[in-house]
Amino acid sequence: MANSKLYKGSLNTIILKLLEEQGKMYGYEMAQKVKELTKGELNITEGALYPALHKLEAEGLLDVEVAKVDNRLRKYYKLTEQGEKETINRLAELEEFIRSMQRLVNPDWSIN
Amino acid sequence: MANSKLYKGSLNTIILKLLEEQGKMYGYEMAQKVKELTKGELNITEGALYPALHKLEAEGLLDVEVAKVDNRLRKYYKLTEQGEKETINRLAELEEFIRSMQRLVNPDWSIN
DNA sequence: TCTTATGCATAAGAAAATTATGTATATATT
DNA sequence: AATATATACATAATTTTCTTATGCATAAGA
Repeated sequence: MANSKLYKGSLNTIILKLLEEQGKMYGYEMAQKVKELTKGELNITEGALYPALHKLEAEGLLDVEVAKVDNRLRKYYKLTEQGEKETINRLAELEEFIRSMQRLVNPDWSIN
Repeated sequence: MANSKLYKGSLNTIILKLLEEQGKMYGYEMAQKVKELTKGELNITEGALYPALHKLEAEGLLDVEVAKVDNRLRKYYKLTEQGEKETINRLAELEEFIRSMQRLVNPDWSIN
């Protein structure tokens, strides 16, 4: 994972974004989804993912619902009302951040 | 600074990129330049900047040259040969990272 | 049967920032 | 003249956020 250092700080926003578009997901599923969407570029480790989910839950941004599928545990997360509002803010910040990075790194790219 | 958490990990690459295009710069100047280029979005703190410069120097990616201007100290940094090579690699990684983030956050943006 | 995949969790350690200081000179403001 | 702000560096203490390592448990595939 060449980019491992770079995505520091964006994990929470990634989680929120996934839940915004998917409705509800469980942790393992999120990691798979990110790997798929980024063609293996971003690999969310479990040691980062689960604590992040717990923290977002503690902050009141996520709700949990435990399910049992094939005799295995799954914890489905979804956005709370507050979580939906926060997601909008954090996505805006992340997009602005991405634009800033583009301006720094490749000014002639695109003017988004 | 709304994005403060997000740029973690990219500071080193930003420094290298600045030196690649500007030739030589001193620390304070870099911080000003980044603020200007990002329209105040990214604020590099001195507590992050100076240790990062020292580390890049220790790694052999930067050379220093001390100057005195208006009776004030300045430390001009420039890329070493090794630094130039590393810069190319790290910029490629950062650009790939930005694309990944775009795919995650805003799939319909641009296909760079 | 043994490995891989699924699915969660947490502790120890490392990396990379922020925040808070500190030093010193120059310029602008009151 | 005094004070605040800008310039220019530096570092220590702390915090945030990861990685790595470990652990438990079930299902599926080789």
